[in-house]
Amino acid sequence: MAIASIKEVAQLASVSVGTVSNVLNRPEAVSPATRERVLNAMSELGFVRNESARALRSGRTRTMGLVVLDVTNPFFTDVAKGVEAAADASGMIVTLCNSDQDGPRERRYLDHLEEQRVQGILITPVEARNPHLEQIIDRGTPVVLLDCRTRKRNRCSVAVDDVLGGRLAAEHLLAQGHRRVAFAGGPRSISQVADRRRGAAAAVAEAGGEAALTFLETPSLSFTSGRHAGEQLLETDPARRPTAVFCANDLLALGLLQELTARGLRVPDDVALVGYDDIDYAAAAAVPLSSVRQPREELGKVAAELLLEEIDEGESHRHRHVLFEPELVVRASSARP
Amino acid sequence: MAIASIKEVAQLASVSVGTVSNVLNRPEAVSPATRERVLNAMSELGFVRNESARALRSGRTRTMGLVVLDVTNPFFTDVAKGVEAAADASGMIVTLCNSDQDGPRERRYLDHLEEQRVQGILITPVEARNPHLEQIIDRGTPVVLLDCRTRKRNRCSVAVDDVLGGRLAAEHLLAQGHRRVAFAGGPRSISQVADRRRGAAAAVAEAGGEAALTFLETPSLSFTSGRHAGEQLLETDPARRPTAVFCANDLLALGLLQELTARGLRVPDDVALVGYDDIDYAAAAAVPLSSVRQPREELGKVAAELLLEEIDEGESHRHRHVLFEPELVVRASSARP
DNA sequence: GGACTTGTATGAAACGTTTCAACCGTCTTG
DNA sequence: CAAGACGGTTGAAACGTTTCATACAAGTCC
Repeated sequence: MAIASIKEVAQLASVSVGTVSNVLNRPEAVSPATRERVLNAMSELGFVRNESARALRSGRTRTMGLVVLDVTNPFFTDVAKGVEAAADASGMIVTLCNSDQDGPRERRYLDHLEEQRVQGILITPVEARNPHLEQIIDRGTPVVLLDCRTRKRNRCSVAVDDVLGGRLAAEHLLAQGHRRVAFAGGPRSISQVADRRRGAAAAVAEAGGEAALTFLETPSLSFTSGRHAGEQLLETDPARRPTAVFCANDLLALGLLQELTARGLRVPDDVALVGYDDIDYAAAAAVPLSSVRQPREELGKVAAELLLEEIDEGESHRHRHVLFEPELVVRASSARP
Repeated sequence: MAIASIKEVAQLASVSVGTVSNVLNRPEAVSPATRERVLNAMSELGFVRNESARALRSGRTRTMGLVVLDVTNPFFTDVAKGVEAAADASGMIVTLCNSDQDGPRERRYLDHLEEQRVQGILITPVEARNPHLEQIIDRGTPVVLLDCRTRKRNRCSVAVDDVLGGRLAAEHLLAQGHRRVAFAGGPRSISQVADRRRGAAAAVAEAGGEAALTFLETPSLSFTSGRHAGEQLLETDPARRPTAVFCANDLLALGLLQELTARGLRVPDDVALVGYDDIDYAAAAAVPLSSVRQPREELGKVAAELLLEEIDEGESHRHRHVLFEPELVVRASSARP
């Protein structure tokens, strides 16, 4: 029942184990005749190389770990696709782990990855400060931070410029003639939310005049929160009500959209809307949603390339921080009234 | 730089390597005093167990592989969550692989998993007939088929009853008084599409009388296909036009919904709609969408449990095929006109 | 024909664990 | 007090590879 080992293959092909190993790793160094003999023996026995033994002896694996906050979130799955593409191109395999925003869970996965002796780790950490991750880096495993704005000395990072994203959205709404603009999102503690708001605020401030940005704080970035934000909006005096809302997230924007239309307000005529993330359903909404798109696959690809670079260069590697620019996609929800 | 080994820990704690190993694996078998001494040595040296060596010597890993068709698809990520929950509960780690519907890619991942000597594999195969997978089973790695209706002798499988799902949707529409019902979906070659249609057809046939099911064939299950199906529907003579449409998929239903409302038809008053999959956005649509929900997490959980069972029982294991029942979620889109 | 090279193949020593028979005190029991 | 049981520890042999120094044979060159 047990899978045949290199030894049995060697015996069947009447060569030494060293030769079998050579067929596996440096086929050009063995004569065509014996090579074929060995290959035949392998397929006859159904030989499958034992990666554990290989990793143990050679001291290196062909694996990198990717730890994301939520596999259910299209943002991360797209990032994962980019990572896989880059890893694939250099013969690496990606172990995808889902921390589910849970600290202990993240820790378990990190332990596992380190025990596996992965070549490197890509991670969007649950907490920015993570002593455990620090230890892993100290022990010599390269780590690249994904979508995390804290620029540390001892690791590379890639992220998208959320401040710029906020600015783009707000500038667009201002250009459409809106003066009373709202930013919806929360909680404030999420750095993405804070940054997007900050960018929007800066744009509004620069516009000068009577332009103003109000803040509709929400408890989360969910669809339901969007509906509540809609109710809140409807309660305000129509004369002072914002004519445009920039939402920290598409889900929020979709909830808001539904609440507004259900209550008889028209989008974009009464209220213009811009979301963030450009999820698939943004274009498919009742009123197609304008949104800020992040280069998700590209983000993953570059992160993986940075990691591969570090793995290659070892000690001599100089850490880098790459910041991507988001892009505004204009659709019906923010057309000029 | 290299991570400390058990040997160095043993030296620092002045015990034998055997004792260190015992601390790791059977802590109750070593006296509290030495145990503490070893533990201290470990943390002082930053010891991290080498999983390769462990796996090599002990002959077993603590890993199972999960190969899905598309990590971007919420169906599979929910299934993955269920798998992880079950694996977690018995101390297993899941390696998540994305075949992306690509045969060669799937094969690479399977090779990798087998080389890693995973304890078992959960897979939704790209092709039903897969000789490579067959070989893996023959060599002794347990495999459980996920969401795949072909019941083979040499492996367990779990799936959801699509015929029943189709029947539930159609029976609901018939109960609302509809007689001219349409099924939208395609291509026919997808077994899920064929099964759902079959179930709906059976229900309509049983209803008898003038009840009839027409077929709106679509080239794919996308949002855009839904819009085209809407156009098609609008072109038919209003007197003979179906008053209800059951879509093979929510995305399709959402496209259809948007096209119909854009052209002035009201849902559910003029046309009732039922989708399939109950994706997050179904409830969030302009008109909340009735849909057939599959027990996705449960599917993954049971699949993993079946696999764990087989790993446990070994030769004596009897393969089983579990079929789940889907559930209809009624919302506004199919309310009685 | 001796001294190199070149191309292949070999054998044994690692890699870091787990496992297990053996050992040594100390305690219990009849 | 002898015999056995028990709790704790040890040492060495595996596990299946890779790696490397070595060996051998066949050319090549002066």
